[in-house]
Amino acid sequence: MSLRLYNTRTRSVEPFEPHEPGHARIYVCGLTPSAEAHLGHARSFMFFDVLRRYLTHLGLRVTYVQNVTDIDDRSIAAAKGTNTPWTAIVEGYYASFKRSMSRLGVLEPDHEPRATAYIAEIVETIAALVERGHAYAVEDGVYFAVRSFPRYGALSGRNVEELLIGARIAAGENKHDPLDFALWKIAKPDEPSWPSPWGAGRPGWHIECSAMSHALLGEPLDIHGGGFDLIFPHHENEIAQTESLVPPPMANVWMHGGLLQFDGKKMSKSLGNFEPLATLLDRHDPQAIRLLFLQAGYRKPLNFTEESIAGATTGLRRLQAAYDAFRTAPAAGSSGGDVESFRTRFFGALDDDLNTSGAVSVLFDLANDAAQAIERGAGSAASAFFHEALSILGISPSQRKIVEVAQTTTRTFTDGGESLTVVAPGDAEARLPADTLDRLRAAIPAEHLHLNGQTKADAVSDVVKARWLAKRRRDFALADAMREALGAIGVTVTDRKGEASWIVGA
RNA sequence: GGCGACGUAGCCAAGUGGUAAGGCGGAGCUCUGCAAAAGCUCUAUUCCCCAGUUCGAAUCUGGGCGUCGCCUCCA
Repeated sequence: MSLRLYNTRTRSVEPFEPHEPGHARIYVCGLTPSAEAHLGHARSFMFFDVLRRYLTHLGLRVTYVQNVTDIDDRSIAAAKGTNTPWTAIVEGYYASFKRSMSRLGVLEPDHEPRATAYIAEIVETIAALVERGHAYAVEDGVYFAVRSFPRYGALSGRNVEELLIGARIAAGENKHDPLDFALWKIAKPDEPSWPSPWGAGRPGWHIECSAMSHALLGEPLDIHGGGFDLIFPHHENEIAQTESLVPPPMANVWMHGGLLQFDGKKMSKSLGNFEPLATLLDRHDPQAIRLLFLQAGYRKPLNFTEESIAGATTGLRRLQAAYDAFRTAPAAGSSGGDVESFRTRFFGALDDDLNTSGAVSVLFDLANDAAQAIERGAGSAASAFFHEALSILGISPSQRKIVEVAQTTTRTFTDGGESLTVVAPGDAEARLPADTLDRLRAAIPAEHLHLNGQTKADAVSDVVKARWLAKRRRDFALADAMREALGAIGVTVTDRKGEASWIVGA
């Protein structure tokens, strides 16, 4: 296999070889739905989506597990003081997250295990750790004894002595060592709980991943992934738990996606400084967000700004236009040879630790060469390549177009044997200003204004039709005046042969 | 304080020893009455600074400056 991936565990790029030939087993740390998902989550899961798609493209069977930590301190805190049960809060946020992932074209995981559905496995794992002397039960719960695991800190490059500085035991915790972390937390009154040999309680953060990855995939995992911020302590603790029970390594390759910044600032749950993903996706084309993320290296931090998403939106349109041109190119000619060099570069980039930025640049190169490629008869070869490449990247150029078409209304006018189709946005009526009719009447001479439609949107289409007639008379001064009048109420008109479309806004 | 990442054009960004991908923006031209779209062309003698290694460095080494992240919940 020619794919090479960066491995956090070894800090180097290595050839990827699945433990079980032909089958890649991936575990990615998913969401803790105690708040709305944000764009940083989107970046992370979108990257692993591309990884999945590429491994599949390479002919591997991929089993992709992405857990849901559906019980933790935050979700309990979120429910406190409300009449809503914590489960409803968690499921609400998770459903919202799933909707957003779907809009972003992220494939569904093969398994999305919830921690609360694996309490038995979690308890069993903790019991085994206690039995082997890696964990101990005290009054408030069960803790993992970090000192019992000599390799602690290997993944994140820390050592126990340094970690000790600044570490402290919080009030109410009875752990023996400040570095120890909770495997099981005994429930306080009114807290959700499950029975266990140590008392009713809930799992600590980290243990659910050890238990569920073991149950669903076993060790070693081929790839264990998550965001950069999970390296410590989450993944370090997972390793300590799992490798205290099974032979190392827990995972052959550890992959971590770079964090997203929003207008130069870090996003985090504690700061609460982010726009929910769901509303952000209303303002921006999910496909453009995908392209934006793919144009940067997955391991590097990326700063999201209005300017950068605007640029990606424009770039996406160009890729779409090129793909459309290839698809509709005459089938004649079979010169697909020169597309091969683009293919080679594209897959070479992906093989190099998923260099999607380099891969995307190849598509732009081919798009820039579209006119000539079609002339050389390479249109269908280029179309096939584009289709293949875009599906690996998870970009579906046709998707938006279909949505747009579904949301438009058309009216056709005929005059002297010629016809004009006026394409208008489906939501135009609501978006047009209230005084649309008055302003059109004021701006356009009455003899040219025949408003037959019943609605504001119909009236605009009537003006577009009148403008078409004026153009055919070569009365450009009038035609331009009409476009100006439309512009004044926020309508932009675009002429094509036999068709004119208008939208509200730019 | 400890650990780590990064610093490439107006903005975003790839490239980690062989002479600066790509996107956005900008400029000019072609084509359309104009506009939009499309097409053509141009847009970093240079990669934070200084020193060094080398025939050769954005890429390696050392020093400096700056930005950010982790060390506490986080994708």
